[in-house]
Amino acid sequence: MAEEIDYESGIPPYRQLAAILRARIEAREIKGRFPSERTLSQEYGVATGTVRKAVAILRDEGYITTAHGWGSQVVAPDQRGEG
Amino acid sequence: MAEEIDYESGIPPYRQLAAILRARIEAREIKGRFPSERTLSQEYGVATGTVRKAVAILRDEGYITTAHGWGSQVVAPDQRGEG
DNA sequence: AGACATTTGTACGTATGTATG
DNA sequence: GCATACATACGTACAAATGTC
Repeated sequence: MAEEIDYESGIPPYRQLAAILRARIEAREIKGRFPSERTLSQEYGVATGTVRKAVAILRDEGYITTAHGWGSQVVAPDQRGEG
Repeated sequence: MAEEIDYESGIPPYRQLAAILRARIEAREIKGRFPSERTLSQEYGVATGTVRKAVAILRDEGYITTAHGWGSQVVAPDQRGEG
């Protein structure tokens, strides 16, 4: 059961989504290839713009790398500092 | 003469396109290999993203199957419930 | 084995309209 | 008015799979 966005919390959905995905990466629940923007949009019921913002945060934090025309790849824990 | 997208109707173009294509399939006007996204995009004057959404609906409904690098195939009527 | 065209998959950037806070 | 988010749409670029030559 995946966590969901809480619209009552006051925290912007894109930040919540980033936090959820970050947790899933650190829990090794997501590894290797990262879900596509479309998939995440449908799974969490948010717009693509929101997903892109969340993904941008994780990319900025070094959790994933993104390649145009391919998608995103989860960076191995030992490649980013042994989370 | 193919139906066209009505931008005044209030119904999203991708849903209209899905409905048009669904009708063409059920009328046996389209069978075998399904037109490519590019073809449909040009034929109906919509963007590829719009076509992809419409095609995704038909795939979800079981009207067609899609293969990467090949295209889509119309599912035979007797394979989906004798429409 | 290699080159090429076709087609889908994914992402990027941008834009419009609506709704909410 | 402004910021945020949703929903939709446009066009473009690159990646990957398939089929053909």
